[in-house]
Amino acid sequence: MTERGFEATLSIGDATVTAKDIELLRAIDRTGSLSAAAASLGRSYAHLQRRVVELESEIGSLTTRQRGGADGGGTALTDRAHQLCARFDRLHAELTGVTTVDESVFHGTVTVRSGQIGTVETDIGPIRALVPETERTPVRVGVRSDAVVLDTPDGAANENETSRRNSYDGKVSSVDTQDGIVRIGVSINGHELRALLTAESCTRLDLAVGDPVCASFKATAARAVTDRSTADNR
Amino acid sequence: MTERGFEATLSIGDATVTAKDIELLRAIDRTGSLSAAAASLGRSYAHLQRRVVELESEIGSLTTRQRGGADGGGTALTDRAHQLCARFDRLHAELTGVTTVDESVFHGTVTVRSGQIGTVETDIGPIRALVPETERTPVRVGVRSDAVVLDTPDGAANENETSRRNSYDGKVSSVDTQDGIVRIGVSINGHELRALLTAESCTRLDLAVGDPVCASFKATAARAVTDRSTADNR
DNA sequence: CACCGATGTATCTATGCGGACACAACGTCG
DNA sequence: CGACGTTGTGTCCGCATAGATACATCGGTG
Repeated sequence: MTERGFEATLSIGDATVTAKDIELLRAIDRTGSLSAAAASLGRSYAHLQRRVVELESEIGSLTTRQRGGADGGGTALTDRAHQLCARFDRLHAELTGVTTVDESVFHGTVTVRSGQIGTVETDIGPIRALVPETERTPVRVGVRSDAVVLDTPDGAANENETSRRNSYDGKVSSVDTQDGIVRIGVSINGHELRALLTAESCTRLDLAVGDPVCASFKATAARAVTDRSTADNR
Repeated sequence: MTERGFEATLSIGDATVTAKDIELLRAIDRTGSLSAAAASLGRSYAHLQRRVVELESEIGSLTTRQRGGADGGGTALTDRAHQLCARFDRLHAELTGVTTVDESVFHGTVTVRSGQIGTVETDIGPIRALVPETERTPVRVGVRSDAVVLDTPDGAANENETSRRNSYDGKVSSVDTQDGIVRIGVSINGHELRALLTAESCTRLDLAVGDPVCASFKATAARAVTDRSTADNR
């Protein structure tokens, strides 16, 4: 089976901070010295020291290093370094979300465009989606399952009162609960749209296979990519 | 300024396909031969050929290579290779979404947990969010702006009829239109939640600075990360 | 049957990354 | 003032990546 992965990076100017660098900073924070961090990571001191100097020359102070003294000295992280780690963690978490959550794909052609937003005619009907300028018809539209909202058919909000631009009526085709999270398949015009719900929401809506539901998602959560292939995917 | 980036990968078994490999396959598809692809990419033929063989030995047939013949032979991609490219494109598009879209962050502590879902007490109130087992209080909760739905205060759907678990009343604090897409800042209890809307939705809801709105998002679209830092971020 | 243009394959080399190691510098403490 | 545990620096080596080159192979075509 094919698995989606990534490597996160943070760029500051022309410097690029990778997961390795963050790991390095964390080790320094944990141990209080470069040499102990090197030992803890099983890497050479020389390399760590050089990398720290290189990073600091590119993106400014990250550590306060001190040599000599009662304890022989040591290295501590600056606030800037802590912030960097925090930012990296958030990015990593978000990207992990993307690779974890599954996605529904619909083929179609772009009919209307205004700026970055376009309307794509698909098998389940028109989808308002984010269509970058560079993408060309035919396209595939991807919808993240964690962006799909389910409502009871009659409970769907008035179109003039919400910012959700895509709404489709369908039937629940599959329910798969796991660890407080429920994956739901919604069959719309013979095609499946997948949604991710909390178990609580699922019981609250009282969803079961065969029930009618209204699935909706924001245009900004749907993304179109040019469809280069002739064959189907997955 | 610091920019978020990534490198996408697809793993099949123990093989990992990178952007470079996809570029390679695309060049083969475009030119019809390994040697022409190598020239087109400005890389050595030997390396390309080796990489193709390596990839195929790990993940199965990707090309039909033929030598001899009127044209001397050539190389074409199999459907499997096309599918691989398509999958990669989708992943790339989604990840790009993450790094492009901005995110609101709230600090808080986890109070209730059931499976992967937890309740985080924050400055804007309780947030139901995805809290991986490994994450510990205190946490920071990140909410992608493209997952935030805005409604008119009175138009918000009945809580029993929707799968959105987080809903907050606030006031529009900023509106920034660009290229058919509107970034909106919503002030909730003195803290800002950012939302991404289509220009159309924005005019439909008739949003302007100072207007009251109801902002909501799904629990599965909010992610918590342990808050290691003492300092604030960004 | 030689030619051509492509694919296979082997070998050599340049480059960069990172570990290993040696040694200097530093500042407090006994 | 010497010991100690750090940081700072330079040099060497092993390894992996990838270009350069050379040569064999294949199969139509003139």
